Amino acid sequence: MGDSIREPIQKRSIEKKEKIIEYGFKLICEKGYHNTNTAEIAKAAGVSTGIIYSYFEDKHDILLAGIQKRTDKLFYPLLEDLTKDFKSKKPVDEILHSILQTFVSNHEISAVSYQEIMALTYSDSEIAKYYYEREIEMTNKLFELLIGFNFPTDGLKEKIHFIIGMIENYCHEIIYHKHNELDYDEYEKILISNIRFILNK
Amino acid sequence: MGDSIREPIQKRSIEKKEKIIEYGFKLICEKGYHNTNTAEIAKAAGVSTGIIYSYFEDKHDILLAGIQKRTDKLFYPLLEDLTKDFKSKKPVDEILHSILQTFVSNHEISAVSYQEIMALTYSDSEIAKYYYEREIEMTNKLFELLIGFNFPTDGLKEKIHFIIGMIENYCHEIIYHKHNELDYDEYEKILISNIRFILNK
Amino acid sequence: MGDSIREPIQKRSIEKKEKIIEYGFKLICEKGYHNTNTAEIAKAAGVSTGIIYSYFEDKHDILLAGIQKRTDKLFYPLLEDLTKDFKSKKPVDEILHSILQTFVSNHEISAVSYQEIMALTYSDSEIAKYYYEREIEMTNKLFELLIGFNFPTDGLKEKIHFIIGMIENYCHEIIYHKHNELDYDEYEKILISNIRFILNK
Amino acid sequence: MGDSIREPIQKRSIEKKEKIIEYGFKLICEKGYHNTNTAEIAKAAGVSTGIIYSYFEDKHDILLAGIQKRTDKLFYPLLEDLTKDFKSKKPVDEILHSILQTFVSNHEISAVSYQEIMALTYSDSEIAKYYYEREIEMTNKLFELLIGFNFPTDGLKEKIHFIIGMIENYCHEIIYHKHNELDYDEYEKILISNIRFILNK
DNA sequence: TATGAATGAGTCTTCATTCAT
DNA sequence: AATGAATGAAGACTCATTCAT
Repeated sequence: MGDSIREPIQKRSIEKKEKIIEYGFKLICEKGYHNTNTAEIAKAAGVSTGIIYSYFEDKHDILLAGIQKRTDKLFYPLLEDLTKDFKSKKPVDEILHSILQTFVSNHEISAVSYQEIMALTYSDSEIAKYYYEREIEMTNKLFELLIGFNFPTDGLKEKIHFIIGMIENYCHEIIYHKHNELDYDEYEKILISNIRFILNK
Repeated sequence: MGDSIREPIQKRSIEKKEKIIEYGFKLICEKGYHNTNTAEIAKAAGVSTGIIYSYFEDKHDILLAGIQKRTDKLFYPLLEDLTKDFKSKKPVDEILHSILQTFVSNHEISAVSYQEIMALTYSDSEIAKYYYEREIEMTNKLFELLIGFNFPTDGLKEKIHFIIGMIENYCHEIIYHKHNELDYDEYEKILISNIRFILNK
Repeated sequence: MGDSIREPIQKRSIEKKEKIIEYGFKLICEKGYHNTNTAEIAKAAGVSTGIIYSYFEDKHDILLAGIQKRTDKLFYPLLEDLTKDFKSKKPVDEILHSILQTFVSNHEISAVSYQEIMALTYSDSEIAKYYYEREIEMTNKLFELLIGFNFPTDGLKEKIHFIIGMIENYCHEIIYHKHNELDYDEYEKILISNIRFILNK
Repeated sequence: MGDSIREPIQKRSIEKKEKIIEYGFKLICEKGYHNTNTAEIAKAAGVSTGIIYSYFEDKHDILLAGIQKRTDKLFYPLLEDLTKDFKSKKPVDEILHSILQTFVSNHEISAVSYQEIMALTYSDSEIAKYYYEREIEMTNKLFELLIGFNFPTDGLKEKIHFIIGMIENYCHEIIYHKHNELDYDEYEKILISNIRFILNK
């Protein structure tokens, strides 16, 4: 109570906080939030359990930091790649294909943990807002990029949002719910032709 | 060990089991699985904690029963409605519109709990199998119905699966992540024209 | 509270009570008192759990009844056999040998449960008294029988008691703690020659 | 799972673990294992319930530690005393008498709990093995000591084992089942003369 | 008499968080 | 700043016993 959370200033302390986020989030992703206890996190991060509460409000806080860190690591490079790709007039199909690749290959969260983590995330207004903002940011960036092309602009924001949804859906399908009886190359084709359809309408 | 789970036979007992599922699942949906304890469930259902373990293996089992019950309640009527609508040559747009309505108006699970419940669900092989089977069932039913129309049949299973994904996505968007700055009538139009596009391709 | 324990009068009721004792005690002997619950006992005896409390004060009471029943079944025939054997001038070695046989072959209580049952038995003053009385009875009977022979009579009661202890010890050794490295024929010989030594001293 | 049992290193922690064993075992001996709960043990030891599970696997583990500690405390000094007494050619009668004294005066376990504890002990393979090994150790030590004297050596292991059994029997008689009508000085004399008889045979 | 569904107190155990060192 | 031992509230589950039918 008397002691509030301190933002580490010294280099060693910063590293320590980073380690907690890194290894803590890793464990949570692998085993699930409720199946990972603070003792394990501390051990994995090579620190004491006590010190965690110097850098984080509580256990939930570690998850939040992990989510943000990971999202930032994926999100901003993606935005930049997109911008570059669009500027260089790379074919839309290729752009899409590489986006899908990036997404799919970066999902280190275990299938089981994924939903649980999302749950805990959504229950936190701060992080919900954070996600909301990233989504707007992405939508706006794509809006701006697509304006440059000759696509019809009516309902463009909605179109973009819809497309993002389809992409996310595709990725989750691939990563978490793969049906053995389905042909996923065919699936990707449907996705891409759909995106083109929407944009050209 | 000595006591195994009993299937209630008498009317009053069946009602009791139903009450546990109903109120237990309700509580879990509102507050989350991990934030609802067995004492609360018992109290809400108007029974003692002990009796819960006569009808359910454990706490998890209550959630499972709730999910199954609710899904069956939504799923099978939906299948029937679809069949009827298709048979009566109702316009596809109208069919789709009413499906969306049904879905959206039946999501009583709180946004926060939804993900957590899905998490617990996916971690349970029995219920994962249950969902998987419902999905196949739905895909097959739609396949059969659509065959009757003059749609191209190549990759039809994949198309149907993709469409189901889009519909689910739409519903979750409406229910859990509504963005105030978007026009959801427009959004629905995109969805429907997309579905038509896929089917006709 | 209002209802007290009733002594069954009708034939069917008596049989029911007997069944509870028989199968309840059997289960307890096999699995241990704390690992056997009343539901199991009722099921094994083919009665309802409720009826148990018409015939027995509580669970403990079933064990007590079982112990008494079993002891009586072993004890009184043994006394009679002894009397007959002594009267017919059967050699002491033979008498002893057959006693040992009888004891050992009648221990249906599992090794693990034995101690636990004894524990619960000793904690009950009624049954402790019961055992105490049986022991006195046995001692007196043997006293009376041995007087007929030409054994020295000083300290005879103590001698008899000591001998009984040795016999019990032997039996428990054989039944519960058999050491593979020991020769138990040799062991029995020691016992018998010891008994003769004591009696002749 | 994450937290494993830790062996205390610091002096204060060791003391704490010792206190749990001491007071926990004491309580269990007085009230019985099943009638003593972890909260009571913690309270008696002056610690929190949680810390118990840092030092012990579970409640059973406390009992085990208590038994081992107590046995070691009695067993090894006894072995040493025996050796010393034999070496100093102390008369056998005196040796025996002092052994009996030691045994009897060290039984702090309540009569009621004794059997229950033994029951739990026998059901645990680890501790059963422990007891078995102590018994072998004692038999071997006595074998070795008695070889030095001029006793016949045939069946010596069996003889020793038999004698140990008689001594234990005597002690339990004195401690747990004392019969008021018997003369226990006489009883001890029988025991001692019996031992001499066996050894000289 | 008999049933067996229902009760609810009691128990072990876990773990986020605190605090003495 | 750091440690990790200690705390103790909370929770799932069991089972002897009761009671409505």
